[in-house]
Amino acid sequence: MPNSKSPNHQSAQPCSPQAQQSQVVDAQLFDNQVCFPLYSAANAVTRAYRPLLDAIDLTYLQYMVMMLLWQHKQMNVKELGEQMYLDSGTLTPLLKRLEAKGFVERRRSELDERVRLISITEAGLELKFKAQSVPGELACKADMSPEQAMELKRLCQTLLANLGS
Amino acid sequence: MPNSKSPNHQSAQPCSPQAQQSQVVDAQLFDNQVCFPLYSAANAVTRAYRPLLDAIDLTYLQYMVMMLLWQHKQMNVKELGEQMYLDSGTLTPLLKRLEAKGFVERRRSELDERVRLISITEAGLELKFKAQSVPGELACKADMSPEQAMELKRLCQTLLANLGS
DNA sequence: ATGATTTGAATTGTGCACAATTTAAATTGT
DNA sequence: ACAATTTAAATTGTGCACAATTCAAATCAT
Repeated sequence: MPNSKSPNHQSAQPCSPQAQQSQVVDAQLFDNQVCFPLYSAANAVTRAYRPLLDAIDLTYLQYMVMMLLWQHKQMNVKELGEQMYLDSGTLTPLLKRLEAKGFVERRRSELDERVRLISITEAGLELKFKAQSVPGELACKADMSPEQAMELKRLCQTLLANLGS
Repeated sequence: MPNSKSPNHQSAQPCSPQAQQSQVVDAQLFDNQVCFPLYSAANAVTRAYRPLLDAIDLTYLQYMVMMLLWQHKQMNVKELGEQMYLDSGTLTPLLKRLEAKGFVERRRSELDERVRLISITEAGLELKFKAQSVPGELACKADMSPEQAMELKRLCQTLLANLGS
Protein backbone atom coordinates (compact mmCIF):
# COMPACT_ATOMS: atom_id res chain seq x y z
CA MET A 1 0.00 0.00 0.00
CA PRO A 2 2.34 2.72 -1.23
CA ASN A 3 -0.40 5.34 -1.08
CA SER A 4 -0.76 8.02 1.60
CA LYS A 5 -4.47 8.28 0.80
CA SER A 6 -5.96 5.43 2.79
CA PRO A 7 -9.68 5.73 3.74
CA ASN A 8 -11.44 4.35 0.63
CA HIS A 9 -15.03 4.64 1.67
CA GLN A 10 -17.99 3.65 -0.41
CA SER A 11 -21.16 5.69 -0.18
CA ALA A 12 -24.31 5.20 -2.26
CA GLN A 13 -23.07 2.22 -4.20
CA PRO A 14 -19.76 0.49 -3.41
CA CYS A 15 -16.73 0.77 -5.67
CA SER A 16 -16.78 -2.95 -6.40
CA PRO A 17 -20.52 -3.52 -6.75
CA GLN A 18 -21.11 -6.67 -4.69
CA ALA A 19 -23.95 -4.63 -3.10
CA GLN A 20 -26.74 -5.87 -0.81
CA GLN A 21 -27.67 -3.20 1.64
CA SER A 22 -30.72 -3.39 3.84
CA GLN A 23 -31.23 0.31 3.07
CA VAL A 24 -31.26 0.27 -0.73
CA VAL A 25 -30.93 3.80 -2.07
CA ASP A 26 -31.61 4.53 -5.71
CA ALA A 27 -28.46 6.39 -6.73
CA GLN A 28 -30.15 7.41 -9.98
CA LEU A 29 -32.83 9.38 -8.15
CA PHE A 30 -32.42 13.15 -8.32
CA ASP A 31 -33.32 13.63 -4.66
CA ASN A 32 -30.63 11.20 -3.57
CA GLN A 33 -27.85 13.19 -5.21
CA VAL A 34 -25.23 14.55 -2.85
CA CYS A 35 -23.37 16.75 -5.28
CA PHE A 36 -26.25 18.64 -6.83
CA PRO A 37 -27.01 20.54 -3.60
CA LEU A 38 -23.30 21.36 -3.53
CA TYR A 39 -23.55 22.66 -7.08
CA SER A 40 -26.70 24.67 -6.32
CA ALA A 41 -25.26 26.06 -3.09
CA ALA A 42 -22.14 27.23 -4.93
CA ASN A 43 -24.33 29.05 -7.45
CA ALA A 44 -26.41 30.52 -4.63
CA VAL A 45 -23.24 31.85 -3.00
CA THR A 46 -22.09 33.73 -6.09
CA ARG A 47 -25.65 35.03 -6.47
CA ALA A 48 -25.61 36.24 -2.85
CA TYR A 49 -22.24 37.96 -3.28
CA ARG A 50 -23.32 39.72 -6.48
CA PRO A 51 -25.28 42.65 -4.96
CA LEU A 52 -22.53 43.15 -2.34
CA LEU A 53 -19.77 43.23 -4.94
CA ASP A 54 -21.61 45.27 -7.57
CA ALA A 55 -20.78 48.39 -5.56
CA ILE A 56 -17.04 47.83 -6.06
CA ASP A 57 -17.42 46.52 -9.63
CA LEU A 58 -16.13 43.01 -8.96
CA THR A 59 -17.49 39.55 -9.69
CA TYR A 60 -17.11 36.87 -7.05
CA LEU A 61 -14.17 35.29 -8.82
CA GLN A 62 -12.50 38.66 -9.38
CA TYR A 63 -13.00 39.34 -5.66
CA MET A 64 -11.20 36.10 -4.80
CA VAL A 65 -8.27 37.08 -7.04
CA MET A 66 -8.13 40.50 -5.38
CA MET A 67 -8.11 38.81 -1.99
CA LEU A 68 -5.03 36.82 -2.98
CA LEU A 69 -3.37 39.97 -4.28
CA TRP A 70 -4.21 42.00 -1.17
CA GLN A 71 -2.13 39.42 0.65
CA HIS A 72 0.63 38.66 -1.84
CA LYS A 73 0.82 41.92 -3.83
CA GLN A 74 2.20 40.02 -6.82
CA MET A 75 1.62 36.53 -8.22
CA ASN A 76 1.95 34.85 -11.58
CA VAL A 77 -0.85 33.08 -13.42
CA LYS A 78 0.35 29.64 -12.40
CA GLU A 79 0.42 30.52 -8.70
CA LEU A 80 -3.06 32.04 -8.92
CA GLY A 81 -4.25 28.92 -10.73
CA GLU A 82 -2.85 26.60 -8.06
CA GLN A 83 -4.54 28.53 -5.26
CA MET A 84 -7.85 28.77 -7.10
CA TYR A 85 -7.95 25.44 -8.94
CA LEU A 86 -8.30 27.28 -12.25
CA ASP A 87 -6.25 27.38 -15.44
CA SER A 88 -5.07 30.13 -17.74
CA GLY A 89 -8.13 29.63 -19.93
CA THR A 90 -10.24 31.03 -17.12
CA LEU A 91 -7.70 33.36 -15.55
CA THR A 92 -6.27 35.15 -18.57
CA PRO A 93 -9.53 36.84 -19.63
CA LEU A 94 -10.47 37.50 -16.00
CA LEU A 95 -7.12 39.18 -15.34
CA LYS A 96 -7.47 41.24 -18.49
CA ARG A 97 -10.80 42.49 -17.17
CA LEU A 98 -9.22 43.36 -13.81
CA GLU A 99 -6.45 45.17 -15.67
CA ALA A 100 -9.01 47.09 -17.74
CA LYS A 101 -10.62 48.25 -14.48
CA GLY A 102 -7.23 49.38 -13.21
CA PHE A 103 -7.06 47.00 -10.24
CA VAL A 104 -4.06 44.96 -11.42
CA GLU A 105 -1.07 45.29 -13.70
CA ARG A 106 0.00 42.47 -16.06
CA ARG A 107 3.61 42.39 -17.15
CA ARG A 108 6.09 39.77 -18.28
CA SER A 109 8.75 38.54 -15.89
CA GLU A 110 12.20 39.72 -16.93
CA LEU A 111 13.82 36.54 -15.63
CA ASP A 112 11.47 34.23 -17.54
CA GLU A 113 9.63 35.78 -20.44
CA ARG A 114 6.98 33.04 -20.35
CA VAL A 115 5.74 34.11 -16.94
CA ARG A 116 3.09 36.79 -16.60
CA LEU A 117 3.36 38.71 -13.32
CA ILE A 118 0.12 40.07 -11.92
CA SER A 119 0.61 42.86 -9.40
CA ILE A 120 -1.89 44.91 -7.49
CA THR A 121 -2.28 48.63 -8.22
CA GLU A 122 -3.03 51.49 -5.84
CA ALA A 123 -6.70 51.35 -6.88
CA GLY A 124 -6.66 47.61 -6.26
CA LEU A 125 -5.33 48.11 -2.75
CA GLU A 126 -8.02 50.69 -2.00
CA LEU A 127 -10.66 48.10 -2.84
CA LYS A 128 -9.71 46.23 0.31
CA PHE A 129 -11.13 49.04 2.43
CA LYS A 130 -14.22 49.46 0.27
CA ALA A 131 -14.85 45.72 0.57
CA GLN A 132 -14.49 45.58 4.35
CA SER A 133 -18.17 45.02 5.03
CA VAL A 134 -18.61 42.27 2.44
CA PRO A 135 -17.60 39.21 4.52
CA GLY A 136 -19.87 40.21 7.40
CA GLU A 137 -22.82 40.93 5.12
CA LEU A 138 -22.45 37.58 3.42
CA ALA A 139 -22.05 35.75 6.74
CA CYS A 140 -25.29 37.40 7.80
CA LYS A 141 -27.11 36.15 4.69
CA ALA A 142 -25.62 32.65 5.04
CA ASP A 143 -26.59 32.46 8.70
CA MET A 144 -24.53 29.39 9.54
CA SER A 145 -22.97 28.77 12.94
CA PRO A 146 -19.15 28.93 13.02
CA GLU A 147 -19.22 25.17 13.62
CA GLN A 148 -21.42 24.52 10.60
CA ALA A 149 -19.27 26.79 8.45
CA MET A 150 -16.05 25.08 9.51
CA GLU A 151 -17.54 21.64 8.95
CA LEU A 152 -18.79 22.62 5.51
CA LYS A 153 -15.39 24.00 4.62
CA ARG A 154 -13.62 20.90 5.88
CA LEU A 155 -15.89 18.54 3.94
CA CYS A 156 -15.48 20.55 0.74
CA GLN A 157 -11.70 20.50 1.14
CA THR A 158 -11.77 16.75 1.69
CA LEU A 159 -13.91 16.20 -1.39
CA LEU A 160 -11.69 18.53 -3.41
CA ALA A 161 -8.59 16.64 -2.30
CA ASN A 162 -10.17 13.25 -3.06
CA LEU A 163 -11.27 14.31 -6.54
CA GLY A 164 -7.70 15.41 -7.12
CA SER A 165 -6.47 17.33 -10.19
CA MET B 1 -40.96 37.00 15.83
CA PRO B 2 -43.27 36.16 12.92
CA ASN B 3 -40.53 34.27 11.08
CA SER B 4 -40.17 30.49 10.89
CA LYS B 5 -36.45 30.90 10.22
CA SER B 6 -35.06 31.39 13.71
CA PRO B 7 -31.35 30.50 14.20
CA ASN B 8 -29.55 33.71 13.13
CA HIS B 9 -25.96 32.74 13.71
CA GLN B 10 -22.96 34.91 13.07
CA SER B 11 -19.79 33.30 11.83
CA ALA B 12 -16.58 35.09 10.81
CA GLN B 13 -17.77 38.57 11.64
CA PRO B 14 -21.11 39.20 13.38
CA CYS B 15 -24.10 40.71 11.56
CA SER B 16 -24.01 43.77 13.76
CA PRO B 17 -20.26 44.32 14.03
CA GLN B 18 -19.73 44.92 17.76
CA ALA B 19 -16.94 42.31 17.41
CA GLN B 20 -14.21 41.47 19.98
CA GLN B 21 -13.31 37.82 19.71
CA SER B 22 -10.30 36.32 21.40
CA GLN B 23 -9.73 34.42 18.17
CA VAL B 24 -9.68 37.27 15.64
CA VAL B 25 -9.99 35.88 12.15
CA ASP B 26 -9.24 38.05 9.15
CA ALA B 27 -12.35 37.58 7.02
CA GLN B 28 -10.58 39.22 4.09
CA LEU B 29 -7.92 36.51 3.97
CA PHE B 30 -8.30 34.06 1.09
CA ASP B 31 -7.47 31.05 3.26
CA ASN B 32 -10.22 31.96 5.73
CA GLN B 33 -12.94 31.83 3.07
CA VAL B 34 -15.60 29.19 3.64
CA CYS B 35 -17.38 29.48 0.32
CA PHE B 36 -14.46 29.29 -2.04
CA PRO B 37 -13.74 25.63 -1.21
CA LEU B 38 -17.45 25.06 -1.84
CA TYR B 39 -17.11 26.77 -5.20
CA SER B 40 -13.96 24.80 -6.08
CA ALA B 41 -15.45 21.51 -4.93
CA ALA B 42 -18.52 22.08 -7.10
CA ASN B 43 -16.25 22.67 -10.11
CA ALA B 44 -14.23 19.58 -9.22
CA VAL B 45 -17.42 17.51 -9.14
CA THR B 46 -18.48 18.48 -12.66
CA ARG B 47 -14.89 17.85 -13.77
CA ALA B 48 -15.02 14.39 -12.18
CA TYR B 49 -18.34 13.56 -13.82
CA ARG B 50 -17.17 14.67 -17.26
CA PRO B 51 -15.22 11.55 -18.31
CA LEU B 52 -18.01 9.32 -16.95
CA LEU B 53 -20.72 11.20 -18.85
CA ASP B 54 -18.80 11.69 -22.09
CA ALA B 55 -19.63 8.10 -23.01
CA ILE B 56 -23.36 8.90 -23.04
CA ASP B 57 -22.93 12.38 -24.52
CA LEU B 58 -24.27 14.30 -21.52
CA THR B 59 -22.92 17.19 -19.46
CA TYR B 60 -23.40 17.10 -15.71
CA LEU B 61 -26.32 19.49 -15.83
CA GLN B 62 -27.94 17.61 -18.71
CA TYR B 63 -27.51 14.43 -16.67
CA MET B 64 -29.38 16.04 -13.76
CA VAL B 65 -32.24 17.02 -16.08
CA MET B 66 -32.39 13.49 -17.44
CA MET B 67 -32.49 12.15 -13.88
CA LEU B 68 -35.57 14.27 -13.18
CA LEU B 69 -37.16 13.09 -16.42
CA TRP B 70 -36.36 9.42 -15.75
CA GLN B 71 -38.52 9.87 -12.70
CA HIS B 72 -41.25 12.22 -13.89
CA LYS B 73 -41.34 11.45 -17.64
CA GLN B 74 -42.67 14.94 -18.32
CA MET B 75 -42.09 18.35 -16.73
CA ASN B 76 -42.38 21.96 -17.80
CA VAL B 77 -39.56 24.48 -17.69
CA LYS B 78 -40.82 26.11 -14.51
CA GLU B 79 -40.96 22.79 -12.63
CA LEU B 80 -37.46 21.90 -13.81
CA GLY B 81 -36.27 25.34 -12.74
CA GLU B 82 -37.73 24.99 -9.25
CA GLN B 83 -36.10 21.61 -8.71
CA MET B 84 -32.75 22.76 -10.07
CA TYR B 85 -32.64 26.38 -8.90
CA LEU B 86 -32.18 27.53 -12.48
CA ASP B 87 -34.16 29.81 -14.77
CA SER B 88 -35.26 29.62 -18.39
CA GLY B 89 -32.16 31.53 -19.43
CA THR B 90 -30.10 28.50 -18.48
CA LEU B 91 -32.66 25.79 -19.17
CA THR B 92 -33.99 26.78 -22.57
CA PRO B 93 -30.70 26.38 -24.46
CA LEU B 94 -29.82 23.26 -22.43
CA LEU B 95 -33.17 21.66 -23.30
CA LYS B 96 -32.71 22.55 -26.95
CA ARG B 97 -29.40 20.70 -26.88
CA LEU B 98 -31.04 17.67 -25.25
CA GLU B 99 -33.76 17.82 -27.91
CA ALA B 100 -31.13 18.00 -30.66
CA LYS B 101 -29.57 14.82 -29.24
CA GLY B 102 -32.99 13.14 -29.29
CA PHE B 103 -33.24 12.61 -25.53
CA VAL B 104 -36.24 14.88 -24.91
CA GLU B 105 -39.17 16.35 -26.80
CA ARG B 106 -40.22 20.00 -26.37
CA ARG B 107 -43.81 20.89 -27.16
CA ARG B 108 -46.29 23.52 -26.08
CA SER B 109 -49.03 22.64 -23.62
CA GLU B 110 -52.42 22.62 -25.29
CA LEU B 111 -54.13 23.87 -22.12
CA ASP B 112 -51.74 26.79 -21.69
CA GLU B 113 -49.80 27.84 -24.74
CA ARG B 114 -47.21 29.65 -22.60
CA VAL B 115 -46.06 26.40 -21.01
CA ARG B 116 -43.38 24.30 -22.67
CA LEU B 117 -43.69 20.60 -21.84
CA ILE B 118 -40.46 18.62 -21.79
CA SER B 119 -40.99 14.89 -22.13
CA ILE B 120 -38.50 12.07 -22.25
CA THR B 121 -38.04 10.06 -25.45
CA GLU B 122 -37.32 6.36 -25.90
CA ALA B 123 -33.64 7.19 -26.43
CA GLY B 124 -33.74 9.28 -23.27
CA LEU B 125 -35.14 6.38 -21.28
CA GLU B 126 -32.44 4.06 -22.58
CA LEU B 127 -29.82 6.42 -21.19
CA LYS B 128 -30.86 5.40 -17.69
CA PHE B 129 -29.45 1.93 -18.26
CA LYS B 130 -26.31 3.18 -19.97
CA ALA B 131 -25.73 5.50 -17.02
CA GLN B 132 -26.19 2.84 -14.35
CA SER B 133 -22.53 2.70 -13.38
CA VAL B 134 -22.05 6.46 -13.13
CA PRO B 135 -23.14 7.04 -9.50
CA GLY B 136 -20.93 4.23 -8.22
CA GLU B 137 -17.93 5.37 -10.23
CA LEU B 138 -18.29 8.91 -8.95
CA ALA B 139 -18.78 7.75 -5.37
CA CYS B 140 -15.55 5.83 -5.77
CA LYS B 141 -13.66 8.92 -6.93
CA ALA B 142 -15.20 11.07 -4.19
CA ASP B 143 -14.30 8.52 -1.52
CA MET B 144 -16.43 10.02 1.23
CA SER B 145 -18.07 7.98 3.97
CA PRO B 146 -21.89 7.84 3.83
CA GLU B 147 -21.88 9.96 6.98
CA GLN B 148 -19.62 12.60 5.45
CA ALA B 149 -21.69 12.64 2.28
CA MET B 150 -24.96 13.06 4.16
CA GLU B 151 -23.49 15.80 6.34
CA LEU B 152 -22.14 17.65 3.31
CA LYS B 153 -25.51 17.39 1.59
CA ARG B 154 -27.35 18.59 4.68
CA LEU B 155 -25.05 21.59 5.15
CA CYS B 156 -25.38 22.57 1.49
CA GLN B 157 -29.15 22.35 1.70
CA THR B 158 -29.13 24.51 4.82
CA LEU B 159 -26.93 27.13 3.16
CA LEU B 160 -29.08 27.01 0.03
CA ALA B 161 -32.23 27.54 2.10
CA ASN B 162 -30.66 30.39 4.09
CA LEU B 163 -29.46 32.19 0.98
CA GLY B 164 -32.98 31.83 -0.39
CA SER B 165 -34.08 32.31 -3.98
C1' DA C 1 -65.84 42.30 -22.94
C1' DT C 2 -61.59 44.68 -22.86
C1' DG C 3 -57.72 47.17 -21.02
C1' DA C 4 -54.14 46.26 -17.38
C1' DT C 5 -51.47 43.02 -15.11
C1' DT C 6 -49.29 38.70 -14.42
C1' DT C 7 -47.06 34.63 -15.91
C1' DG C 8 -44.03 31.17 -18.60
C1' DA C 9 -40.50 31.00 -21.88
C1' DA C 10 -37.29 32.83 -24.85
C1' DT C 11 -33.68 36.10 -25.98
C1' DT C 12 -29.54 39.00 -25.27
C1' DG C 13 -25.26 40.02 -23.35
C1' DT C 14 -21.51 39.25 -19.93
C1' DG C 15 -18.56 36.30 -17.34
C1' DC C 16 -17.04 32.21 -15.98
C1' DA C 17 -15.07 26.84 -16.60
C1' DC C 18 -12.48 23.96 -19.13
C1' DA C 19 -10.81 20.76 -22.86
C1' DA C 20 -7.85 21.20 -26.59
C1' DT C 21 -4.65 23.55 -29.18
C1' DT C 22 -1.13 26.97 -30.13
C1' DT C 23 2.83 29.93 -29.24
C1' DA C 24 6.98 31.18 -27.42
C1' DA C 25 10.43 30.77 -24.11
C1' DA C 26 13.23 27.92 -21.14
C1' DT C 27 15.42 23.53 -20.13
C1' DT C 28 17.39 19.08 -21.16
C1' DG C 29 20.11 15.65 -23.50
C1' DT C 30 23.73 14.47 -26.31
C1' DA D 1 25.72 24.13 -29.65
C1' DC D 2 21.38 22.70 -30.87
C1' DA D 3 17.54 19.49 -31.58
C1' DA D 4 13.92 17.61 -28.55
C1' DT D 5 11.22 18.27 -24.74
C1' DT D 6 8.97 20.79 -21.24
C1' DT D 7 6.70 24.72 -19.40
C1' DA D 8 3.74 29.17 -18.90
C1' DA D 9 0.23 31.66 -21.04
C1' DA D 10 -2.85 32.61 -24.49
C1' DT D 11 -6.38 31.24 -27.72
C1' DT D 12 -10.51 28.79 -29.44
C1' DG D 13 -14.85 26.78 -28.97
C1' DT D 14 -18.69 24.83 -26.15
C1' DG D 15 -21.72 24.98 -22.30
C1' DC D 16 -23.33 26.81 -18.41
C1' DA D 17 -25.33 30.96 -14.97
C1' DC D 18 -27.90 34.81 -14.64
C1' DA D 19 -29.54 39.70 -14.93
C1' DA D 20 -32.39 42.15 -17.89
C1' DT D 21 -35.49 42.44 -21.44
C1' DT D 22 -38.97 40.87 -24.69
C1' DC D 23 -42.97 38.36 -26.23
C1' DA D 24 -47.15 36.10 -26.13
C1' DA D 25 -50.68 33.94 -23.69
C1' DA D 26 -53.55 33.79 -19.65
C1' DT D 27 -55.83 36.10 -15.83
C1' DC D 28 -57.78 39.94 -13.47
C1' DA D 29 -60.50 44.08 -12.80
C1' DT D 30 -63.91 46.93 -13.85
